[in-house]
Amino acid sequence: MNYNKTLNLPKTKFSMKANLPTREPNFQKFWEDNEIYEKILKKNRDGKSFILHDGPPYANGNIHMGHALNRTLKDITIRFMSMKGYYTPFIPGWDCHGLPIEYEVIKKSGGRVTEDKLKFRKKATAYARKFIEIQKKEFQRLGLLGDWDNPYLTLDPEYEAKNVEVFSELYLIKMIFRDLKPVLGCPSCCTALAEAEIEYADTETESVFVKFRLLETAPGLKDSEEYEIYALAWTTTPWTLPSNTALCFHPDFSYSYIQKNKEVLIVASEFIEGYEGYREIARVKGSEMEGLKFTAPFGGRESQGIKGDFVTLEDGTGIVHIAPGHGEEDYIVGKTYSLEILSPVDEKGSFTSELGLAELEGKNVFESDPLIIQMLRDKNLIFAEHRISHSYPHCWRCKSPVIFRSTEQWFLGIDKENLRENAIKEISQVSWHPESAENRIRAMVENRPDWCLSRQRLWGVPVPVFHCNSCGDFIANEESFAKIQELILNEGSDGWFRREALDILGSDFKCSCGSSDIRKDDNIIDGWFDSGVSSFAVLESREELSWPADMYLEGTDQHRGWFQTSLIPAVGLRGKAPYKSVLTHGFIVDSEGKKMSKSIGNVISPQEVIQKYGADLLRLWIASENYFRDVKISEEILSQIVTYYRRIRNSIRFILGNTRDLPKDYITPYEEMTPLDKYILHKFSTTVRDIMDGYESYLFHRGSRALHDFCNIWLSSFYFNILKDRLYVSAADDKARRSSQSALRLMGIELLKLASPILPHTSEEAWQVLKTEQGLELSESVFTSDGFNIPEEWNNPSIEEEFEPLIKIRELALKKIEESKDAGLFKDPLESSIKLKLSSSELFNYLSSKEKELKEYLVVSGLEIISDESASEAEILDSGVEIEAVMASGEKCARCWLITPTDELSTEYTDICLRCASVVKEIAASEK
RNA sequence: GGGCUCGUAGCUCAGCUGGCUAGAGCGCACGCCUGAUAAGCGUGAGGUCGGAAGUUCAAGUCUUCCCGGGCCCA
Repeated sequence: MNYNKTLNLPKTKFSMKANLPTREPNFQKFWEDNEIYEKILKKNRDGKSFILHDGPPYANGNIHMGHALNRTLKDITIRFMSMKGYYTPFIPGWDCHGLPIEYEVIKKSGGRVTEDKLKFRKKATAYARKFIEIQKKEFQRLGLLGDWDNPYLTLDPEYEAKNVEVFSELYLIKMIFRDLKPVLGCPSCCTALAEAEIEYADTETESVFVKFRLLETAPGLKDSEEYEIYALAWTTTPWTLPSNTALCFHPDFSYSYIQKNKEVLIVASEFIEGYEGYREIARVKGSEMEGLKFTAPFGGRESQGIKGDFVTLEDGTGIVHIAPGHGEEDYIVGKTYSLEILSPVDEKGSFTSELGLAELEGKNVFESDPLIIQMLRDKNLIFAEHRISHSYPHCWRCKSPVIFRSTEQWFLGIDKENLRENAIKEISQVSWHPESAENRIRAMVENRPDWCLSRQRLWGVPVPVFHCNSCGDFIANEESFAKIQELILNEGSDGWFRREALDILGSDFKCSCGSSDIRKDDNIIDGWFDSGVSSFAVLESREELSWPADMYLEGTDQHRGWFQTSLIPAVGLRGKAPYKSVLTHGFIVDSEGKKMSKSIGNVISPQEVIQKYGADLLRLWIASENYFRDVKISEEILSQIVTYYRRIRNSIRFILGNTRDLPKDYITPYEEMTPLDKYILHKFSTTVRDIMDGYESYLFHRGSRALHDFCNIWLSSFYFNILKDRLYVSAADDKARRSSQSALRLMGIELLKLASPILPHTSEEAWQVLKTEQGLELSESVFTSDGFNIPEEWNNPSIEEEFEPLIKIRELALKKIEESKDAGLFKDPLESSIKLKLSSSELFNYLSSKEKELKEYLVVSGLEIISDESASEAEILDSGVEIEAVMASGEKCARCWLITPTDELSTEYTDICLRCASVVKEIAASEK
């Protein structure tokens, strides 16, 4: 006879197959339609707040795995905090201005920028907005919580006005100023270029070894006054020689004096072999050269000896000619020595009158190279010359060689008003995760140069300063700033480009010199400043938020970027860091640890993972990785996550399927529960602690691991396995069965809440099934529940102690069963009978008192416990234990499948045991 | 080249202040079950802890160097 119908088999519509890719959008729609985000905030309105301020991604392109990682980590964090009762508004943002978009727009219009500025900016706006929409959809598909209808955009007029406000405040306290700085420019396009617009190409140029006469006594050289001493420097850009102000030596290299007749040359000792006819007469360290005076080749100036680590021995002489107006490195080293910045070159690349050399004035710099060399020959300052081919920067658009030219730029002075010092102090107040992040950013802030804020570009917020064409003064005061802010608030930053200066200032405006010949500054503000002011534009401006943020959470690259660019203005204006804590994560790499790149072909996009596996799977992957280091992804890793997911899902499914018939208001009181249920609740409570610890220390991989391992080890292979007999075979309202069902339901509800930050869709799905299938009176969504609720009594060390020997016996028995099965004593472990021989009477007494439970926990048909002093095979609690597993004797009960001694078989129903018979009889009676 | 950082079984991770034959889960192999079934259970085999040297009675854990990644600079 088939007794299937008399069993309580699990049943639920929470399917084994998740089908996440197609079903997740339904839950996302559920959250959106029912305003779950708003309801979560409402629920926690009176709780402590936790403000995670979103670092705005750049509105360009589709989201990649790095975005998915970052946003998912943020989402897990705020979902967990909200579950704990924190008020967690989250405002997503986008960074909309800047070169990459400008670049794309220029490319699309065929590389031309001659068109109307406003028209151009309109295209840039449209471009940014298009990608904001695309990325928004992609982010939402990840299941991210937040105010997606009201994100912050750096191109919003309010935001732009705030940008100008912050600039003006920093200006008024004199942190922002104007100074010279070399900038790459294209002489043929007459425009400044950013690093991204440079292409390197080989060109042939004249390279020369130039002699710089030493004007004083040579250190370390006897009778130095008897010689004409020259330092020898090598350059491939002779046109920069007129702007020379220094010669740079490496402090640790040794330099030789090499002599031929009256002439002595200084070159790095490494190179002296190459100078035929010269012999070395002395040698000194490069550091000795610091402060020496040489004659600059042009303009009757002096050139100073300085030291720098960037000098190499790759080519040249080991002595570098320094023109601070014509090179980034030259500029930086020049700054530290306060060298004069000469730049007698206009934007067309022609020498200006500042040069003081009539024969070169008005001539293009590259065309001047031969002339300059000739002039040096005439002065007998050329030691050698030859044409060489080398890599040189070129304009990406017109392909012509570019030049470094020093120009007036706007700076934020990192050393003004103790800014650097204060920033470093603030860094130590912030809580950094991981801790090493603090070192990193401190070292960077300690060494960073002034922040160059101006860009010679169109797509951004204008530098809000006017210039008087008559007296040359700046017009930048509270009044002018206020007018600009008002303009931008009304018209956006387009207004600045649309209107003339007096249109903004008022037609009767006059400079203090009396002139009304006034123009606008034609720079825009660095895009990093845009996002740097977000703490003011968002945290201080939105009602639901507050300043400073509780947390910034970004990739490790932001130590150089946003963490600094937002720190500096905040410390400057508010004297405090804009964040209380900062969490950084690593980058996505492939299985080899290599970064993803299209050319290697190891890119995995979030879109394809979602399409194939679903967002919850992507999230589980992220939650299983230690993201403080770089995060690996590969098909192998994902397939592992698939099995993790299935295990968790099936555990939930088992719980839902087996609690379905538990009356919705019925819960066995803890003290009446069976020991097994108390034990699993105890295990669960320690797991909960591990999971919570994981979340709270932002080590999500520990939390997700604890969750998975609990489902796997303690639920699936231990508890569920033992429970099947109870749940399926016992009468529906059997006390032990109800006890277990109660434990399952209580744990299930908490499990869903615990898993929800990582697996929002799956948790919501199960939550809804509990409501519809079991009629439980739960909150509308798992996310609007009352938070975690783990009764203190579940933590029960004495039950743990009670179970310790039982668990140990179980482990040993399982091994023995396997051996006996392999030996052919039986096929199915369920058919086995265990014989325990114990040498200690204490253990014998204890286990004997637990015989019935122990048999249940072993999931076998028989158990015999014997006291035997000679038992010694294994040790448990200082007691020898011997275990035997044999085929049980009796008949197999057709209902519970246990082998039953013949005297325990039912006489009424011939094929089942007495226990089953009484259940079957009861069912038959109730059906009548 | 510089600053910071990472490198424990095929994979994901534990290994606290140095101390028993380096752990777990997954995967894999073999077996069981077919009443969680494109599920479930059991057993087992996998590691010279990136490499080398050093400190120590003792090092995956400390020091130095090297190799290989990553981020940011130059």
